[in-house]
Amino acid sequence: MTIKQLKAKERNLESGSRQQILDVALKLFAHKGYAAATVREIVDTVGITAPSLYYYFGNKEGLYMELMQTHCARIDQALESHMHTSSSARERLKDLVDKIFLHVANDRDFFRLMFTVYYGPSQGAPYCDFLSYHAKFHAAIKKIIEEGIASGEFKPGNSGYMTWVIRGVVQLAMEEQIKGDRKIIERQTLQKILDLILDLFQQPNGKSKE
Amino acid sequence: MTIKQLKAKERNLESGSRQQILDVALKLFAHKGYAAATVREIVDTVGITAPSLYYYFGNKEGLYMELMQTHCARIDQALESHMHTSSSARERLKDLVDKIFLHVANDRDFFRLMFTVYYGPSQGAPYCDFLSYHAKFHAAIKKIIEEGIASGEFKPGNSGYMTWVIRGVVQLAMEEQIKGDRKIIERQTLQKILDLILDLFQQPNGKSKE
DNA sequence: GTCTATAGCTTGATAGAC
DNA sequence: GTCTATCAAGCTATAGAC
Repeated sequence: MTIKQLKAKERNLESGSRQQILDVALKLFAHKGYAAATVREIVDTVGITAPSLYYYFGNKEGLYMELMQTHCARIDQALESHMHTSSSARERLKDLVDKIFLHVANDRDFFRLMFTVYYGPSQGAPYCDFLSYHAKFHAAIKKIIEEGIASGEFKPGNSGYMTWVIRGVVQLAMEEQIKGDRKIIERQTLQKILDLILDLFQQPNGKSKE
Repeated sequence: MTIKQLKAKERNLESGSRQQILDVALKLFAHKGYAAATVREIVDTVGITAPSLYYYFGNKEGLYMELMQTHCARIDQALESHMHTSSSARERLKDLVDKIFLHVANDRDFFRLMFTVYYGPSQGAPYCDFLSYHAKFHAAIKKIIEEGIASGEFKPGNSGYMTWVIRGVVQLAMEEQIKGDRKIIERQTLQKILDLILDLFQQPNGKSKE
């Protein structure tokens, strides 16, 4: 116990306690859930005591909320700056999906937490509006598909259904990424599956791949 | 409190306490998570006291495990008896998906629990092998697709990728079903999206729908 | 089988010294 | 800012009467 705390104390010199609490809390919330991740375990892992945590964040909810706000802001950033190329609908779709996929891969613990809070039981965690991010992503895909149909790049069809097809494989890829035991669908595989779908959506007279 | 318990006691006459504990526990585990659903809340909701629960199930883990075993056995049943028609690959695929979808719709709380334990943090819940069910379902879809390709019903292609596409929309449909605020993808919608995908997989000379 | 009563522990949170 | 020491409340679980 004392040895562990000494080692942790050394690390404290590198980055501030405040940031370390955030890092450790995210990992524990993501892997054990909001209810099962205890304040004690968080502070023990960091190598500090409980009052420090309460000094910075007020209470457990405050810590959780700050984590949510920080990482949600990053998603907003990623989703808003997603279209600066005026290339084909196919390329824009693949770019958007790739960007989101990389974002999830680089912030696995947060997305793990987000997914389980969104789809799963609240566990007493404070409410957080994740629905809007799902909606934004869904709408962005649908818009590109509709533009692709309008320009004649894709065959005419129910753009709503086509959107679900795309979102389905992206969702699976994200979830497998989040589960993390082993990445079954990785970046290139997702792109290849996307190519397969888009080949099927494409007008017969269009070029097949690039 | 006393009024509530009296009302609950009346209900106890209809079905045994043991079954009522199982019903209530499933609902609470699914909506609050294993850690956040307390023994107290379970027994209070049923209208009994804690020792009765421990009499039947030993401890909280025992209650959880019995729930898992019962409902997992039903999945096995549903997955094993899924192909008695020797119709087209398209029809077999649609049948399989429809059967699973109905199964999820009829046992929403269990699947909600299953999904969140599988994809999310363990919350201290005892381990349960859900991976095998995902694998079985995945393999069943893949097998039908490969048979469809072999018989010439589907275009040749990477059956692995095609399987992910199908599983993607089914996964989304299940998750939207489980979330439950509102069913975005319902039974017929899923079948229509499946038709869209299968139209794309189908050989050009084959019939389009039926 | 079901209860009352309670043990024994862990939780989130705080008062007050330094 | 960070600690020691501690609290009240909540948790799982049990002993023992009926």
